[in-house]
Amino acid sequence: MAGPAGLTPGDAGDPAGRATILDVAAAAGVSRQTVTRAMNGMEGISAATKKRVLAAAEALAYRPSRFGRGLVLGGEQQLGLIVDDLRNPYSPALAAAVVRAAAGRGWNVMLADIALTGDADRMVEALGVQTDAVVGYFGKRAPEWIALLGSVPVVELDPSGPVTGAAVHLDPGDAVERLVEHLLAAGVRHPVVLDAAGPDLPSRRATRMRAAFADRGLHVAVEPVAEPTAERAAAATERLLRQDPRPDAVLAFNDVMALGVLAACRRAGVDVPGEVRVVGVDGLPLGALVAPALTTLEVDVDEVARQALDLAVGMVAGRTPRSGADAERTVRHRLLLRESA
Amino acid sequence: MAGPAGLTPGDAGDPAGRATILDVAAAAGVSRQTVTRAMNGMEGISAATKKRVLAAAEALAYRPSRFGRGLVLGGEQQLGLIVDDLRNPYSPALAAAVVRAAAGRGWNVMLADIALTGDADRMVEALGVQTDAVVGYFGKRAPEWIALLGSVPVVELDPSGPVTGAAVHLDPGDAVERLVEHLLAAGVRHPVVLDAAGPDLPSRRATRMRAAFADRGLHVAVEPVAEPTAERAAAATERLLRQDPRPDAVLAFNDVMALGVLAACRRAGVDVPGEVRVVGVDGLPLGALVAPALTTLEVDVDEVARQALDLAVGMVAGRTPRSGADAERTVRHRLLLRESA
DNA sequence: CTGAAAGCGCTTACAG
DNA sequence: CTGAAAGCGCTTACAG
Repeated sequence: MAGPAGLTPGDAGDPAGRATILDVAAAAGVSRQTVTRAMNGMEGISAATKKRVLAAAEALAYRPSRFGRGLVLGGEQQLGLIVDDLRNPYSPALAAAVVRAAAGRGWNVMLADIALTGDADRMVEALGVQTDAVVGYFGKRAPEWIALLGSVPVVELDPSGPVTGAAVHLDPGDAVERLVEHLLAAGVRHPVVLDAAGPDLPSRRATRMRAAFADRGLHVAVEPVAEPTAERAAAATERLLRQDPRPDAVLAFNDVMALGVLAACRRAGVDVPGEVRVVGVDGLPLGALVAPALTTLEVDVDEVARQALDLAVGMVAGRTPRSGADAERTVRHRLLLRESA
Repeated sequence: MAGPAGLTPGDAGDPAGRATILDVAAAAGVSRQTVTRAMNGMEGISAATKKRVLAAAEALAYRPSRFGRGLVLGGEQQLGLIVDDLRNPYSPALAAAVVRAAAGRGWNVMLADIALTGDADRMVEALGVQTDAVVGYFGKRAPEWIALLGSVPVVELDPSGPVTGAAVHLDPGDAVERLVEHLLAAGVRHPVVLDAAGPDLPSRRATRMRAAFADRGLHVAVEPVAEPTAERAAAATERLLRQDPRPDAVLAFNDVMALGVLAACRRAGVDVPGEVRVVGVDGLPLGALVAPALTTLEVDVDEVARQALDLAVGMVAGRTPRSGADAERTVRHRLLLRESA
């Protein structure tokens, strides 16, 4: 009873690997085509045979290989999405937008989180093997990972370094200018940027904010925070509030950090926006829920998703070049003035 | 120049489909093995040949088929994860936990959102084809979708109906009892449960809460909310606050709804917990950030992920039965008393 | 350094 | 109603 056809029914945990269509055929005493018919509910098979085949399949814990089947059937288009940290609500907001945009084009989405995965390299490589295109935040290691992805078309989201291939840029330009003018008109004199510490500090976002103030003759301190979380931002804010002169505006790297700033101000009994004005970036729905409601530079995630998918689909079809001006899009931030500034 | 080998280099958008290894081999004037060597950076190929092959591949926009490759190489294990709405922070919190648990076992995770996807049926089916096991929230349509998934092992999370296969249950039992005792001791007389309207109303969660109060001789009104969002919960709360007698405790279906309740109370000038006590379910980190900090029934998402993966891996390996007592696990809620109640 | 042969697991015509 | 043959696109030995 050796060889692949010698598998005993019920021997599902067989160390030699899982059962194939041939194993089931042998166990049921039929040909492989008959197994296909039974498994896929096709016509041209007697009820008795079908039952016997299904029983054999069950006993062997048989599952058709998605590779064997995909090779014949073609399979759906598959998009890989890389986000940096799912626990920051921005990531799921973006993921939701991408899933929606992808579904509209008949694509499936496979999600990967580089912050949560232990072995990011392996994960990126695995994603490349299983998908037809990859979209996402690669951060500093973009060149490395894009190389790892090999021949898979890649769309970088808000790339921080030089662009390797296709990209969707986030442009805070106009929104930052208008924000700074708003803050100056409100009498802000000692603004601080709470930056997310990364490989390149200050971040492009912080640099952009600083430049906008500098253009109007105001110096801005940039305070790096070890992690872009609410907790870290709150701790940093506690320190800032003890400084002399005390900052009268805190611009956070993102909304989640800004929420931490708000919490710290509340605990310290500091009025927002009366004594300190607080601003975030991302435009999370959550920001409208807190008190005071958060002023922020909103990102149109639906538009980002749409542009990214458009590029990805174009590259897969061979329409869009994989790099160069035609492979780059820009989505502008929008200033959302609410209560906190 | 007809036939698969007759593809002109640069003809990437060929309507007949994408280029195969044979197309590249023909274009470069080599055998298919040589193409494999060039594409995968293997040894035993001259620099000149390699360059020529790579150029041909690029011109044809060639990408190795993941099915062909997977059939030979075996491919990684792939887990499908179904969540109900990524925009509720609970979903990404769970997803993050699952990705983490999966990575530890060398599995990849493919995420699908049944609320965001237009054609949920098609999506569930596609997920089944591409994965080795599926874990997730199926809600009311569980039997239907599990049938659609065919032979893929399925682990239901917090199933609302009768369990079809394997499942991880969430048990609020002890935590609810302790919560209700706490509320009664604090003098609560008119509690309301803000329930998420679903196919089955009241939800099991709401029923559990109501029973705990009933056991202690107190009637609880159950108020259904059309969508389990903060906005809807806030609107419902505005109405509740105008009732006579005014509720002195609001138990929300989840934390996000509880945040909406807090926001509505704040806007109405109603003190929490002084005048109204507010409770959520899920234990989102976010709840610690707002003022007052949210009291909640916490779900240990890491434990849920661990148990679900354990079941999934066991079923794929044929160790764990696909249904029955050995295929069910339970994770208990934990009462997290903070400021809001 | 390069190529001819075999085979991964499945489905789709085609014959009986 | 059932089975023998061919082929999907790739990689892994094996020969030269």
